[in-house]
Amino acid sequence: MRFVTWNINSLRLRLALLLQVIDKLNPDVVCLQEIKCPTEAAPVEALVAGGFPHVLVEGMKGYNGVAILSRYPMTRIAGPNWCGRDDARHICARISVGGSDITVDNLYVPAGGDVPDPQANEKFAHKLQFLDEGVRYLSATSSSERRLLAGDLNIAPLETDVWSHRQLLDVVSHTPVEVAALARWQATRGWVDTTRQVLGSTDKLYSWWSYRAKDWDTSDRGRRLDHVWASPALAPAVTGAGILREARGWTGPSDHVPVWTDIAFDAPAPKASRRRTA
DNA sequence: ATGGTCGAATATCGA
Repeated sequence: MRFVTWNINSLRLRLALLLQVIDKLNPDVVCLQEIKCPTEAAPVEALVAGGFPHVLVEGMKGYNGVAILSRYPMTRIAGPNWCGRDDARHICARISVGGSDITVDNLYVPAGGDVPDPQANEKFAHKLQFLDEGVRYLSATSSSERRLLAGDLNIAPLETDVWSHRQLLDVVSHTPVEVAALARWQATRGWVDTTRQVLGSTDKLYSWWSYRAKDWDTSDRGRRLDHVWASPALAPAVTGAGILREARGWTGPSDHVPVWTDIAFDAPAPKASRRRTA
C-alpha cells in the first residue's frame, strides 16, 4: 500500500500534474492539501477516471481545502472543529483493505504568518493552538490503532529538514517553539515520522522550495514541511518512503512536492483496482 | 535588511 501526501496548491490548476504524480508513484491513497476550491467545485469525475473511485473532499472558496483519494473503499470519520474555525484543514477516513482497516488523517496546519510571536501575530497564535489541539486529538486515539497522519504540517523539525538550521531559527516553520510543539504532538501516543524512520536523520531532506528563489534547484534552500506519521501499531509495517523532488522541476509546479510511504498489508491488493486501465 | 513569486479572485490576502 502506497500513501502519498502532496500540497498541490490548487487542485483545478494542477489536475494534469496530479495525474502525472499518480502515473509516477502508482499510489493507493493520496492526501491533498491546499486544493483551493469549494467542495462542489472539485474535479471528482476526473479523479475517478484517473483510477480513484473513492474521493472525499473538504473544500472552501479560495483558500485551504483538503481531499483524500483512494483505490479502496473508505468512509469519512468526523473530526473536531479545529480552533473553532470551519477552514477545511482536516479530513479523516477509514479505509478498508481486504478485511484490514486503516484510518488516515489528512491535515493542513496553518502556516503561521511571518512573525514568530503569538502576542504580535494572530496567525502564529493560531498555529500554536492548532498544534496543541493536535495533541488532544491524538490523545483520544489508542496506541493499538492502525493509523496514518499525513499532510502539510508547515514545520521542519530537524536540523537536516532545512537548508540552514542557524539561519532559520527565527523563521516561522523552524523556530524552537514550533519544533517543540510538533514533537509533543508526534510523541503523544508514540507516533513515528515514517520518512525519517526509513531514510534516517543524517541526510538533508526537503519537500518545499519557495517560488521566490531564482533557481530553486541550484540554491536548494528547501524545507521538509510535509510529513507522513504512523501510529505505533502501524510503524513496524512501514517498508519504504521517499520524496518526489523532481516534481518541483516540472512545468507549472506546486511549491511542495509529493511525499510517499509504503505500508505492508497482510491482505494482497486486489489486482483489478490497481491500474486505471482496469 | 529587503524583495523576490505564486493562486484565487480581481484588490489584496495568504503562503
